[in-house]
This record gives sequence, structure tokens and C-alpha cells, in this order.
Amino acid sequence: MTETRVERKERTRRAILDAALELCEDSSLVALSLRQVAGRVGIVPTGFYRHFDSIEALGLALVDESFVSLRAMLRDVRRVEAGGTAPVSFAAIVDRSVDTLVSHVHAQRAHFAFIARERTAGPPSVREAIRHEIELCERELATDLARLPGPDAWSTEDLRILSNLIVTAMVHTAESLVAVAGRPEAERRLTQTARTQLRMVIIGALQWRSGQE
Amino acid sequence: MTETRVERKERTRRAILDAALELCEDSSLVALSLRQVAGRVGIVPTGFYRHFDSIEALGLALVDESFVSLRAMLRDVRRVEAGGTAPVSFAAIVDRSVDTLVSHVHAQRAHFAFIARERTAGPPSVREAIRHEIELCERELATDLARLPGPDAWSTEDLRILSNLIVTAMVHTAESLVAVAGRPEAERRLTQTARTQLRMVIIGALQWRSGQE
DNA sequence: ACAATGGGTGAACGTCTGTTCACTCAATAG
DNA sequence: CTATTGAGTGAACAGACGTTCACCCATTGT
Repeated sequence: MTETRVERKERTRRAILDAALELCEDSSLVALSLRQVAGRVGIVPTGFYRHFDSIEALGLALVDESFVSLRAMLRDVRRVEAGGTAPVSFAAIVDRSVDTLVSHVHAQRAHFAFIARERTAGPPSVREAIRHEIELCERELATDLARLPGPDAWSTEDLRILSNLIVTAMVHTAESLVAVAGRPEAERRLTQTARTQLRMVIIGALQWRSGQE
Repeated sequence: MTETRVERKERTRRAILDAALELCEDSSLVALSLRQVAGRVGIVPTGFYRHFDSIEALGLALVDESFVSLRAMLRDVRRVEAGGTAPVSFAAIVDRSVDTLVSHVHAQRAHFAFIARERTAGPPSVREAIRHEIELCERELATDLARLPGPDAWSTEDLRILSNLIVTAMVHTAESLVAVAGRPEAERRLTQTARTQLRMVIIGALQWRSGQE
């Protein structure tokens, strides 16, 4: 007996999740069939029901899993920001943050691709779940930004708006990184674009209310 | 004879395009079937082939049509910018531009929703077509920005990066506007968010190179 | 007036879909 | 040692799918 019963079940469940993630890579969850997934896993179609009630339930599990990856990235970003005791420039924070994003997209490409795609194309319940998770990320970012030096004049609403802009730009960057796949030249260009954009946004935010309205 | 032959054909073609646009509203092109479309139009499945070779060809036609709407919006934005002979503030330009975006999304909701969705979820050829069209829009915006007063220190690359950021933010705004559908309160909030974000970005871009690097 | 054109029809095909049901048989619990 | 549990099986179903083909017949060009 090399494998207990629950271990075997968990292994099959993982295989289903992985198969689904790969199969919907070039279309969407809404175009994914139970039989395709079962076929790739190597079980009979009916076996699927031992693990999930429906493709939609599978989708929600994939949302959870993907956001574990995304949150791991955010934790890394946060650790970098709060790393040294000495004050670091915004430019340095931006550079390190973008690097962290890039390396996590590399390591978990499928998860980031899944979020980017199903965010707009998934079944309604999946879309809603992703929208909600992203909103939570924005709120977290807002509280992080509030701790940063400089934002004397940022209202709660300003923080929300700024976080939304940054998250939007980063989601778009992740989306593009996934799209360029393995072309290192295009990726370098994208990375530089993301850096510049983040810097521009932060410069604009720092000037906000002092130089405008 | 109240209707010529080509008129009738064109009418059916339009009905197919409209039906497809509505049907894929709550899923995606990749999950759209020829028989669904034919059924809604009121023709037999085979009749579809008189107008399109495949669902994918239909999709590319919808891309064309949707970008006609999007370009109409850009033309409006440009007319507002170049409107008065007197110099206007950036804030005024931003406000008018966002208003133009909102009204066009209202008028052509289905087209904007289609672009936002299929951009990431459509069949590969459709995705590529949309990506290309958006890149063209970014280039157009870059040349417009170059004509604006102030950008003494903007390099060609900076202009590309800035345009990319603005277009990304506006695509995201359009996407959100479509999502809130008919809730005026949420829409007002979104509009205000978009305005503030655009202003922040422009302030940041104006300070660029002078206050950084 | 006559022939050609072409949008729309309806049957038929093979394939794929989700879901049901009764089943096996090794890993577990008592 | 025996009884139970439950992951995986395999047949069967009704329905939807894309695509083919021969066909109809009103609008056209001559």
C-alpha cells in the first residue's frame, strides 16, 4: 500500500484542476466540456462527478487556486516594500515590484492567464468571484499606500481611485506578459513599459491636490 | 416588390450580426453555436453559410463593426480637443473626453462589451485582430498627444508608453461601464474615478523627465 | 417569355455533449 | 475477519452540434 485512499483522491482532483487549466488556455471555461477534461485526466466522464458538481464548480475552485498564486505575489511585493529600514526611493520600489510581478507570472503563468481571461469571459459566477477578489486586492493596496510616506493630501477616495488605476495597469501588464509567452525581447520591452507607467502614475499621484483642482 | 434582392440579403446579414452580438453577451464567441444564431434569426442552420463561412468569420466581421463604433468615439474625442481656438485646461479636456466615452458606451454598449470580452477570450484570430486594432488606436493617440502643448521632453517611446497607459485605463473604464449596466449611481462613481485617474496620469506625464530619473 | 441565379429549406449524417444508473472491487472501519 | 464505503467503470439516453446534399421558387439578366 504505497498510497492511501484520500491521497489518491486528492491526486485525481489535482489532475482534473491541471487538465482544466491547460484545456481552457486557448478558449475559455464556458467552452470547456466535462468529457474533454475527463479524457485528458484518464478517467471516465462520470468519474468527474466524484470531485465536482459541475464545470462551474470546477471554475470556482480554479479561481480560489489562482488567487492563492496572486496573493503570494502581493505578499512578495509587500515584503520588498517594507524590506530595508532605510528609506528607499519610489523608483526603486517600482522596479522591485515589477520584477516581482514578472517572476511570479513566469512561475504561475497558467493561473495569471486564467484570471485575465475568465475575468471577462467566464461564467457569470466566476466573473463575479474574480471581480470580488480583485476588489479585495485594491483595498489591500490602498491600505499599503496609506502607510507610505508622502500622501498627506490623499483622501480615502483618492486612495481607492489610485489603487484601482495601479491594479488595472498591473492586470494589463500580467495579461500582456502571458500573451508574449516566451519572447524575451518583447518581455523586456513590456517590463520597461510597466516600470515607466507605474512611475508616471506615482508622480502624478504625489502631485495630486497640490497642483490641481 | 417592396424589397430588392440585395436589400433582403443585407437585412438577413444584419440580423445575423445582431443575433450573434446578443447571444455571446453572456459567454463568448467561442461558446456560440451556428444553430443558436440561426434559430434566433429565424432561418434554418444551413442558411447561415450563405452569409459567413464560419462562426470565426462572423467574429471577424463583428470586430470590424465594433471598431467602427470605437473609432467614431475617438473622432468625437478628437473634435472636442481641437474644438475651441482658445487654449483649454487639461482638466477640461479630460472631463469632455470621459463624457464622450460614457455617451458612446451608452449608445453602442454591445460593441464595447464585445471588444472587452473577446479581446481576451475570443478565438485566436479574433484576439489578434482586436489586439492589432487597439495598437492602432494607441498610435493615433500618441500622435495626438505629440500635438498637445507641454510635451517638450517626451520621447517617441515615452509617448507610446503613455498612450498605452491611457488606452488601458479607458478600455478598463469602458469594461466597467458595461458591467454596471443601468445603475446610474455606480456609473456616476465610475465616471468620477476615470476622470481622476486620467488627470493623475497626465499630471505625472507632464512632470516626467523633469522631476524624475 | 425564358433561363439563370441564389437565399432559404429540410432531411440526414456522424460526433460530441451532460447526466442517469447499476456495477466493481480495493481501501478502510468495526 | 467481516461489513461498509466510495473512487472509478461502462452502457445507455436524449439532445445539440457542424456540415453535406438535393431541392424550391422568387428575383433577376437577357
